[in-house]
Amino acid sequence: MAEGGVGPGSGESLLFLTDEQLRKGIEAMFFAYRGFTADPDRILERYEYGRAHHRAMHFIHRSPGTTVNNLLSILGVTKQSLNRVLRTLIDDGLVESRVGPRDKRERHLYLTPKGDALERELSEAQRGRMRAAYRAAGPQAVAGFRQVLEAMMEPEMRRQYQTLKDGGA
Amino acid sequence: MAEGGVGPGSGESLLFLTDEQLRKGIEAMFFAYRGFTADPDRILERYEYGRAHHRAMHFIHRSPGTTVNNLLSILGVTKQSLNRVLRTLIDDGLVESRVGPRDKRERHLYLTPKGDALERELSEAQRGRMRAAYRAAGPQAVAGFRQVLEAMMEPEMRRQYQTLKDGGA
DNA sequence: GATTTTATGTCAGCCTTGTTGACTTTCCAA
DNA sequence: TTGGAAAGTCAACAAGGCTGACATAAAATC
Repeated sequence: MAEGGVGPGSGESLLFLTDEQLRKGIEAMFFAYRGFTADPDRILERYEYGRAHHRAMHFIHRSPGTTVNNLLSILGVTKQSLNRVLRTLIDDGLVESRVGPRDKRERHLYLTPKGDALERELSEAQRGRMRAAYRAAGPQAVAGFRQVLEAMMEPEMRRQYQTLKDGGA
Repeated sequence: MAEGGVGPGSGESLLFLTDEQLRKGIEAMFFAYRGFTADPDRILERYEYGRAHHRAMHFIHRSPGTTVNNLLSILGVTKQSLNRVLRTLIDDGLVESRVGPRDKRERHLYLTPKGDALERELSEAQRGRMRAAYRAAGPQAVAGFRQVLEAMMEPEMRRQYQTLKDGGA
């Protein structure tokens, strides 16, 4: 298409870069992020966990065996903060921490079957909303969505993100 | 269109709805939101304010004269929580609270020149990143970005969002 | 082998921002 | 006049960030 009406094609009035349009984008991020977290939040409440636990489980699921340090840099929090969350997850039997086979200082993190079950429940809820949004918007919109989000990330986080991206599709 | 180049081809294979793709979308939201808030956060730190203050100022700027109750429903927090934030903003002379002219129970909120200056500083930083992302991704991607975000919102928030959207244009 | 660095964990304390509950004041409207 | 909505306030609490200090084990380096 090339000129569907907007395309990066030709005249390209740059109207999409006005402050008004940018402000709308900002609000869209704000409201959408609320929706994005709403479903997992409701589930977490039942288990007496918070978003921090969800994030930890998500990234342990994504990279089983990841070390504490890895997780720290991905999540961007302090080790004290992460430790509090990790401790409860380990104590509750959702996460297993194994001493590193080569470097015994490291702890490698894994979801237990129980942890995997909760992660799946949370992820399914979140993917449900995502799927509905994707379906409503269509594949082309989704591609644009991903492009803009990626461009919005801090370079370091973009690298983290792309690591998964490459792995996956 | 239909085949801009995004799509997994033509028959619309629905490949964009796989769990892998959805998981990537979820991570994209997570990492992008971090970038989205990073610049204002740095500024806020200097003024000893937090994100909550930014949000309040943003929506007061967007709808000058809005009432406390309006703001509550937009922000989705309790009045006690909002009140704490609002109080510091009022005490610091960034926000003015005027008794409602018709209904004197209501308080109508306005940014003072000082508040407007800070709001502008924060907004400019945030728009800067947004602009860069928009420019990098192009107008078509931006349209898709907005479509997906909108579909992701809770219906009530979508209405709030569209109120502004229509106003602007 | 001694020293330094790295990875992790933990204690203590602080801050922001969210929550509930209780209560008051103001004031519109039935 | 009275009920109830809107707003504000106080108190207490929790989650989840933060810093700083310190302990331990193991790896790496000198």
